[in-house]
Amino acid sequence: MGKDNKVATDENDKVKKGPDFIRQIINKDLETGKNGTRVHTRFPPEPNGYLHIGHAKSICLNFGIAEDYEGGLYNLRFDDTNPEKEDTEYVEAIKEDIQWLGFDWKDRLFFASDYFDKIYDFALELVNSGKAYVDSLNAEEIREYRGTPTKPGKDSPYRNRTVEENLEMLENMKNGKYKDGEHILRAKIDMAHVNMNMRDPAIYRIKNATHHRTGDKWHIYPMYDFAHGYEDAIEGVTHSICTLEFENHRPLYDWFLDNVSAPCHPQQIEFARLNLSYTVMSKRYLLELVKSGIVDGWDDPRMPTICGLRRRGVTPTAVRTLAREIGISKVNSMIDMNFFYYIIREEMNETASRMMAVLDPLKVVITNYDADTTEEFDADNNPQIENGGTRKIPFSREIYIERDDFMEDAPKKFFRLAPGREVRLKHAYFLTCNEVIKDENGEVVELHCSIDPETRGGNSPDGRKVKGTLHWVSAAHAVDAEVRLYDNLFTLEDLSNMEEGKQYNDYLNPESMMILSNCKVEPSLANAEPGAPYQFLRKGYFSADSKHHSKEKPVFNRVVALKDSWAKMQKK
RNA sequence: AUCCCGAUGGUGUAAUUGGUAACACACCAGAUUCUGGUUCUGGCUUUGGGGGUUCAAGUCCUCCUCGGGAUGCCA
Repeated sequence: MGKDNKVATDENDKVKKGPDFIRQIINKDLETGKNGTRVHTRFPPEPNGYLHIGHAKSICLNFGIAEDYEGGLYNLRFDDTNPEKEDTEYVEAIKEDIQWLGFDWKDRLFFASDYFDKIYDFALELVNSGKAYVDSLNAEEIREYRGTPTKPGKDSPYRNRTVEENLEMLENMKNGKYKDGEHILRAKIDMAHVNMNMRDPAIYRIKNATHHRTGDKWHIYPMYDFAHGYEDAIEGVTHSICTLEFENHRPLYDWFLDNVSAPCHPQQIEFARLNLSYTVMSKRYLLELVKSGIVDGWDDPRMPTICGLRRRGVTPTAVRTLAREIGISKVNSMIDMNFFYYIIREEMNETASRMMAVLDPLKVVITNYDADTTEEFDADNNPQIENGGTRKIPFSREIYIERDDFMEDAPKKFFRLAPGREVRLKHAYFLTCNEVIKDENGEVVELHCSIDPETRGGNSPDGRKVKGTLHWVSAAHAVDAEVRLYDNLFTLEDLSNMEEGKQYNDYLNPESMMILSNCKVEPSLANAEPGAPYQFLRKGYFSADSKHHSKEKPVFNRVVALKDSWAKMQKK
């Protein structure tokens, strides 16, 4: 089966996708020798939040490109230019997430704050050449002076300060002689420029704040547009890949590089960020979900954060496969969450150990089976793997089956257990339901069934067939477990498309987490390690929860359900 | 409103860069199966609109329409 797959893949390779538009640019640069033979990228997170799957797309792109080219290099650089928002706590979390994804930046871990001196020198260059000035307008005035997209701005009255005066004031800004917002260093470009970003953008703002790495050394901090190109140039980055919203900033990126003695001029290239249906990617929403307690922290298994996915049981391979399969373009698009689920299933089908786990147990007493007997059956660990091996599973008089595998008034198309009907207990016997026991409320509490001893192992000597095969677990041997079923966090596919007057939390999915605390599972599952993939037969892929699972009290997260064509049929 | 970017099926991405639209998902139908899983077979649907260049246009030009971004001392 796996072999057939390989052949098909090889055939597909002949018609495989061409390089994406960014790799095409790089190929061309390599041909023309623009950067010699170098390909050098970077991922520049701001340490002010946790990484999510959208970042993963960017990481896979940036780092993946460098890996694709011989001699290619990639940097991890923390863009820590705003001390008020950033914290070293995030630095470690981000590093851990990127490592988990399988990338190794080796000795190329950098911090923008390490370049503060060099960046300041670039500012001095601009001041000295008359291309930057200290403005003393306040924030509101600056906004007014900027004009609008249709109306040109006007020059600040401070625009023509002398180089000497600018130099002196900048020095004072740097040394903390002023209060926050009192002055600001601006580039002198063009207050009437059609691109608002070019209307004398801010270079340094005064922030008398303690930086998580430079402490109190600085009282001014560089703006993103001003600093970013220099950070890239200092590191010798060749291709500076960022998301679409920076497209309008590219002229500025280039301007800052062109007007000082930068060591090189990296090329900024923009691509469309990832949107996934039924979830949110914005830092603000994610933070609110955590702070309001709607989710159980950044690593809640419903969160699209890397740590959330990890805790849920999603593998790094699945994330990287997704990043590769969705491609890369400049079109804003929405990836169907089901596509991600498909990728996860495809991988786990190959890797997950099959296990018996009954999530909603219904007791079955096998009336013709001896109460003191226990026998063992061989069960496949993974039928997808040729020599996947088997394990022993115990069988006894009382077992549990899934409650919805029984139906009292079953339609013809229902292939599972019903009064008088025969099914197969996976790996064990054919089973017929003889009697339904109910409580005073009429609820089914127990089934009395009988097995056909001739069908031991799961096949009948007379060749008769059964339509359904059920998973089960021996009551005497089962371990109690908690299982958490997850679904999309939101009921709205595209959260940027909310009805008027509605908030994102009006669309929270009340069934995003269903905790089943009365599950019965195979004994060996108590020893499960978080991250190890399991398939609970006929139910889905699961993984032990890294936060709550213990041998004494097993807790499993559902990564993704199995396809269920019976459920689909019922919906119709 | 002005500027920038974009537009290929239900979704995402391709198309040897001007050579006659493909791959995957989804969906539908059937087969196989000790998981209603997997696998297999078949089906479905596509170049936003108008003009132009050309033997030939998804690709080039032009106008229009629609969508996204830009009016932080955030990144």
